[in-house]
Amino acid sequence: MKFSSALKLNHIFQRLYRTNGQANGYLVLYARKNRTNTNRVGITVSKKLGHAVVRNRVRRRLREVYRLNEAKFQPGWDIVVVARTKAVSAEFSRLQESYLELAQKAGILLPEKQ
RNA sequence: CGACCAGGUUGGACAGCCGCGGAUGGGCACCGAAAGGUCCCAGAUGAGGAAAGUCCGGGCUCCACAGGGUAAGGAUAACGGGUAACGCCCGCCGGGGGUGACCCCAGGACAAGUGCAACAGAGAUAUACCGCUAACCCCUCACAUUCGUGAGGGGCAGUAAGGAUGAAAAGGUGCGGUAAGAGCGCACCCGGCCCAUGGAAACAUGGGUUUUACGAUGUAAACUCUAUCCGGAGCAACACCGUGGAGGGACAUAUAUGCUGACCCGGCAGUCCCGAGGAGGUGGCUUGAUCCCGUGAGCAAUUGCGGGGCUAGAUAGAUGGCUGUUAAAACAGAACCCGGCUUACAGACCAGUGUCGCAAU
RNA sequence: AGAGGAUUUGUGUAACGGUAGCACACCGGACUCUGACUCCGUUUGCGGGGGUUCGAAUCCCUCAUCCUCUG
Repeated sequence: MKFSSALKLNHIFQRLYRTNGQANGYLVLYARKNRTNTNRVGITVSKKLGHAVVRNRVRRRLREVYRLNEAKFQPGWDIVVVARTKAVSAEFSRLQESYLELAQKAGILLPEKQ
């Protein structure tokens, strides 16, 4: 990961939750500019989704989606992704699709090269 | 062959690409006086039998008491052993269940005291409703008509055998006994108590139970009593470092400067030192009542001795994604560490001088 | 990580170890031309499993779910 790190501070999470997120059936995505030229990505998987093994799998898959598609993102954003219940049983490709769709809506992707 | 019973081991594999934590080693690129830090490269190795629930027991750390006792509160409960300890484990006894292998049991004391036992039933821990009954007293009737005899009713008494009940009715069965009855007496049985034998003990077996009265329902997962044990909190414990800001002290104190203010008065602003400490960081953090093999002791749990191994230490929390082959593939993710218990769980494998049934020999 | 509490009908809540009530809702009936209000009546329940007891919503153990608190 070239220009990204994990978002760990609770107060930044709180700040992002107050912004308007993008959502679909699987995920909710919050994004906000920070002042650096790196991205900080946080993942929220609540206890409602299941026990620890299920939550870990969802979290690892979401991290993997970002890792594989990092090149498509603009730098300089704080991003928080919240998993919803349907994300537990979703296929990896569906997860990736909806992640990118939300990122597109939030306008944090690089313009596609023609 | 079928149906079971009890125990143990294991808990997907292989290949390719991309990726994560990381002991350690290297590059000496950058910062620094140094210690060290940042970056890059390589990289041993990297979740469980339950890591879970947090139900018990310890270690460790801090606080309290630093001696002993009592009370309160809590826990445990046949007996013997194991263990660091336990509410755990092993063995054994007693009780219950099963044709059996075998399984289950909080399994001390209601004969210290107190409470409770609905409904039903005469009566629930003591009673007398119905009943049964000799003597005595009274009344009525019949016979006789001198005493009286018989029947019925009532009173005064005796009794608890029988009686719709109930989980439970003052040991059970039989014989005697009596007006009727009753452990009132006898025989046998059950339980209690005493003695003997066996056993380490719980306990088992056998015998006795004379005299005034050995026979006292159940319930303590009701209060209670007896015996034994327990100080409290938890790694977010605790120790160390700690920018800024704030506190205290010392120095400086000028008609100066800046800010506040229209202006004056007034207030604030400097440097150094000090001990607490929020954010954050570092340690605690993994070699331990450890695991494996052999051998001795023991019925076993367990343990003595010898040899060998090191097998996660993260800190929003590392094991993932995709593809292929095989496969029906479960429950499930360490967070200070151990010993247990409980709960969840697909499949595979191992062994049983195991049990029952059927068939054959 | 640790601590405390709760679970009773569709909802909210009671009940010394012995018939599980109450209010609202639902349904049926009465009243009304119809509906509402009112009145009468019915239905529906102790989170799951095991134990103690003659008998358990209640006592004990265990599991599940939910809520709250400490940091």
